[in-house]
Amino acid sequence: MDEKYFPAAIEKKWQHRWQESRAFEVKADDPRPKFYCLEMLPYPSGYLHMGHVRNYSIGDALSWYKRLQGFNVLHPIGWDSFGQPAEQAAIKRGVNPRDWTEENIKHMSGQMHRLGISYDWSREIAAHRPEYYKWDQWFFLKMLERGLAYKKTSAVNWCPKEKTVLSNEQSSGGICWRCGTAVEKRDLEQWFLRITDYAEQLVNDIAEIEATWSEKVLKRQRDWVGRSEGAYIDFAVKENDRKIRVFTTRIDTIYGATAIVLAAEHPLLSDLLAGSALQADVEAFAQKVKAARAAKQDPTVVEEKEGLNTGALAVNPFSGEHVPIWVANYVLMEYGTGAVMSVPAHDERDFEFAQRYTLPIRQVIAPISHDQAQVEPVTGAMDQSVEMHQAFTEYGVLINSGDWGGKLSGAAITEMTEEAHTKGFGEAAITYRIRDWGISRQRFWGAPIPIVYCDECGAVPVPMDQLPVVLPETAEFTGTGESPLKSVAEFVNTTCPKCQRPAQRETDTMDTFVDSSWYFFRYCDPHNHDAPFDPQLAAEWTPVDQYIGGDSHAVMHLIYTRFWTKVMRDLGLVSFNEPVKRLLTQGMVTNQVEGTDDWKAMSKSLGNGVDPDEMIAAYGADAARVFVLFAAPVENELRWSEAGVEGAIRFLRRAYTMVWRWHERLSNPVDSRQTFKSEELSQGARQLQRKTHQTIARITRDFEQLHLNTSVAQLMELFNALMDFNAEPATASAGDVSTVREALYALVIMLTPFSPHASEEMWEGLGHQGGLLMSEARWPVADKELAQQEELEIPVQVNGKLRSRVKAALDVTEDQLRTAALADGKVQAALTGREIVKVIIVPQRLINIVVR
RNA sequence: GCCGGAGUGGCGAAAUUGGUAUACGCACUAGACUCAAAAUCUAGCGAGGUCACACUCAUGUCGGUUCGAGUCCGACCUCCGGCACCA
Repeated sequence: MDEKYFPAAIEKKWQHRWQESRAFEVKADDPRPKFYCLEMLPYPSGYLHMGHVRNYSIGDALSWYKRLQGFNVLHPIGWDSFGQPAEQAAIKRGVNPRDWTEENIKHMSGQMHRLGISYDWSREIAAHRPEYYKWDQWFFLKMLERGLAYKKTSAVNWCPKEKTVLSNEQSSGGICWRCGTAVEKRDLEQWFLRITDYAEQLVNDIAEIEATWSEKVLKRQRDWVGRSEGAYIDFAVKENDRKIRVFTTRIDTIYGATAIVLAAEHPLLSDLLAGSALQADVEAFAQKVKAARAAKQDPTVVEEKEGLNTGALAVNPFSGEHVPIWVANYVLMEYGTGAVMSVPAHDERDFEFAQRYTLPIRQVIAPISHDQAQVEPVTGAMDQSVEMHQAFTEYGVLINSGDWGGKLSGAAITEMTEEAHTKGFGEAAITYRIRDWGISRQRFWGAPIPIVYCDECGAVPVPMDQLPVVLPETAEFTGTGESPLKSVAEFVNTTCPKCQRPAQRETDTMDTFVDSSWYFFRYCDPHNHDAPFDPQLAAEWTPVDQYIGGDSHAVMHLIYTRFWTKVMRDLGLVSFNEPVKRLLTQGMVTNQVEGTDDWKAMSKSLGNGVDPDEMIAAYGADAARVFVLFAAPVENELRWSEAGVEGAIRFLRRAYTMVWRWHERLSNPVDSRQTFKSEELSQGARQLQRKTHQTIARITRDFEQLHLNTSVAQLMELFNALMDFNAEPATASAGDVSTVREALYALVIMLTPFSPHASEEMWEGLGHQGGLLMSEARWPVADKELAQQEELEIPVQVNGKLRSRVKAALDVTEDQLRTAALADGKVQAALTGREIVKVIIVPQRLINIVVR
């Protein structure tokens, strides 16, 4: 140990030692309890940014905490290394995506080492290496076998800038998740995964993680799955044997249906119109709607409702009434059945549509008055259209609804659905907003989809024993929107696995979210050649105990990985429903944009980025990490402050100096290991001892909740208490030395999750050999009695206002307290001329004297 | 528009979940050291008030419950996120 704190030297020294001793490599066959701490794997863009630093600092703090508590901690890292930027680099600068990616990985793992993150590097994985993506292909074939993967032509989301397809999740809000460009619709043949088969489970299993995932994330997942309970109802088409099935959540409003409205793409449309004079008009209209939708620029704009009467009529199965069939732009083919019953009186959209085309608006639900739960008086001839200024969309009581009149909405919904079922014109139904996951990408830099197209046999899966289908070394990167693989003849041309005749390979590659859907299972068994992972090994480590990442993946990655886990469960690979026990979505790291008052996420274009390497060079990794964890609660936005980092290094330096002052005395074997009863200690020592144990208790509690900022604050307080104690190493009594030892040990060990290098150095300075993990360093345990105050200071209030404080022994009785409080001078002053109504005593806490 | 989350010093924040509001840090001010500055150390630091106390006011606003409210309830205001005609 040197006299001065030189982070650069200390950090290098310990990073080297950790690497040499393989300090963070773990095995599953270890008697200690296991803990799996996982951070979202990064895309190897080339450089770590502060968001990464924050992410890994949080995960590393928790890993060290658990490790020091005696857990066998799996803390792995890998690379989400397929994807767009590598291909862009190839298109723009002609570099090979593989070389570019490997370079970036090399640089970024260097940065991670310089940050001193305690990863088990023996388990490192990278998605772009064949030994990894072989298993993406294996999973795809398994899903194909089970009917969970299929191919279809459909209108897919197309990003015109990136020139590729996007999944629904990736084009949420109508904009590309990567570049923010408005997406278009294109008809393409694509491979899909049947995530909709798991829609129900994706909602129901939320119950298992409700307590440990943030409400923010769960809400977005629920919304994304979009479960909706209602009923299908068949409306017969008049003078035609066809039926139109609609989905509704409000069957209780069916007597108010004044039209049936179809989506422009509805398959029945051409049938309905066959031979009709309107056929050409309606088809032109449908084309116009589709074109408008495809070309839509601003996805947030809701277009004005437009429609056209087809001239055909449908029969309301409840009332027998004939209603016109319309086509309109506001009905979506993708949701429900692509047809709705239009109830203008009780649906805002139908109301707007009816107003525009002067369709009748018929009220069939009346509000319930709140005090009496009774129907408000309905006057006049309600079976006629009445004047309404807006739709009444709440539940109420049925009116103008034949025999159903007078029923409450809730009961009517149940009973009318039953009736529809009994009579055979409908049934209860649940629909979902979530769509199947389109995974085909017109890209080179991804896992090839293992399919061969044969003129004779059609789409043939590549046999398992021929995996992996390996990407060629390179291709021609033109950026045209077609997969570059199409131009690689050696790749495309193959033979049919079934009939051995010449055939062509699928040239689309998989969405990179496939790679990240199961990667953390691979960490459990990263070198397995025969399977994605050994289920036994996975069972040892998974589910993940704590997952940490940004909330930008609240829908995409986290819903895919939940789906993938359920599929793996059905394949017999795992035995649970949910892959992640606890999820933390960390806040953004922001910095002030120069010349403004705005704090925005760090970015190159805004010029407010901070380079982690520069911070490490200037202050050391430890100080940077302490600042990042101290400055804000983990889930809050973190505002970057160089002054804050300086504060962090100041604290580390002071702690280091304190250890330096004591290290000789504490390494001295003469008075090492002596223990004292607290009554043998000086008053100052007793105070320090109390602070030590209070701090241990509070930090331990805080760590369980990941309240890392307050943990650092507690450590600073403990340090301040050591300063206040102010004993001289040369002259201190054995009791004082023993107390200081306990406090310093606690300080150094509890500082480890935040500044591991400095802690290692200080721990060694205190006379321990072999590093924290090899010596007897253990997370300290608080002694409740030692943490207990000897004397209480009880605040005294008069009418809820603080007037004084009285000292009292721990075992003081209520009577004694009351007497002491009433005898207090300040209290008496506040009581003069008043009458005491009562005295409230909260044991150990407070006295409140109520006066009049 | 609908749905979530949040409003506490100059700033980041804390408050044992209804019981001493502002811990810890940043910034700032003064002092020590220095020829001087930086660094370091010491002290101060919500507002008003006072020589100093006392005292009064203060957790977005207004009201309520309670002996007691940053915390619970109601209404409103502001900011930040998410969703986009989902029948």
